[in-house]
Amino acid sequence: MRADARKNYEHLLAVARVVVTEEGADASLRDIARRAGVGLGTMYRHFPTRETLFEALLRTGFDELAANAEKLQAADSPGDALVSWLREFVACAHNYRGVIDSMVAAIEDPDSALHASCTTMKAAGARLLARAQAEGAARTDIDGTDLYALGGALAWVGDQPALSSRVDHLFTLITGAILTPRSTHT
Amino acid sequence: MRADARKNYEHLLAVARVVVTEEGADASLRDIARRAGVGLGTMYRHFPTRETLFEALLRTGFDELAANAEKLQAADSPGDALVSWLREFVACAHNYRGVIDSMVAAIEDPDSALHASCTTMKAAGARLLARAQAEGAARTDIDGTDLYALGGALAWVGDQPALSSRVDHLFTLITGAILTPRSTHT
DNA sequence: ACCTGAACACCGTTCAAGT
DNA sequence: ACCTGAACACCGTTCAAGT
Repeated sequence: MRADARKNYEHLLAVARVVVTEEGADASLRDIARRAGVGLGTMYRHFPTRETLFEALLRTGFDELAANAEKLQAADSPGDALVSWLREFVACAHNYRGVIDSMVAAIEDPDSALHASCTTMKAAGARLLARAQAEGAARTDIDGTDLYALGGALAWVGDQPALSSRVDHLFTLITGAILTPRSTHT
Repeated sequence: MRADARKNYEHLLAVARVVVTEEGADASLRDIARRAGVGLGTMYRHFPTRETLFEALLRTGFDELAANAEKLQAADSPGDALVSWLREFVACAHNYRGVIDSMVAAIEDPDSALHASCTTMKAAGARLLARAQAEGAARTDIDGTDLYALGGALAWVGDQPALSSRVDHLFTLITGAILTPRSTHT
């Protein structure tokens, strides 16, 4: 990439970080280009798709999440490890209001720029879940897709101004339901 | 209301039902007016706001839900009554993809056309929850807002094509977590 | 009373023309 | 190679003009 192009790319990304934080996932791409002082075509050249932009914005969080999953795979308590990963997943998605929808849709859309990242993340969560299940720490009637759905649902709750104050509380409720082995039911 | 106006209103509503079912909550109002063969101003006269349209679309479901809540208030098992109401709530919201966001935002926005309906619904759910709690059938560390949030989260899951197949399963998981009294924890 | 559609200010996306 | 901005087809919202 040419030096000027790289500079444009970085600047667009920095501006997008601000605008998407403010306006959420349906922020105006035109507005981002404008505020970056760059032609509209440049925006589309670097980020041909809205998902491409999200992927770049979420890149850091995704990588951290993957690295952390690796570490947690060897943690003492597989139950705690699972909960800790899910918390980070929710926080990562909640970073930009509304992106969770794209992160979910990407799972079934191989053409999405988010497909690879999200599939990897889902697999990492599934591995942590499987280990917890193998050690009897998590209920065995759910799989990686259910886990991803629950994390997504919590991120969605966090995105709603009227509900966001409850997200920690409901996180505890839901992880409690995941961790409680079925053998302790009444 | 004049006869011709009433006719336009009914027709717009019928067309909107089709279009919003197809396209979801962010369907084009212009397109609805066009497909109804009506001027754009007529659309705005009858439904000055997107929420006004949603309110009319959801009216029937809301009324049924309210009537059902009344009946369930006297049901034998307050736990089953709560679960049954929540299931109907989720189904009602899931009727039109994406409306759940407006139904949630309306709770804190007195100016929304959905405010009255949604506040009433939330209160009905809260009453059923309170009865279940009083009889020891539901955990006591959640309130009506938490219940509304959980129902909303499930409706959101149902709205995502990649996740909708899990909504029944996750409904069971979540209602299980609501109903399990804390006294049975390990 | 009610309806119409032009007008305005936006948007996403593409692409010929420039450097 | 890369950038620009006009052009196109949309959108929500308002409002003067019609019946």
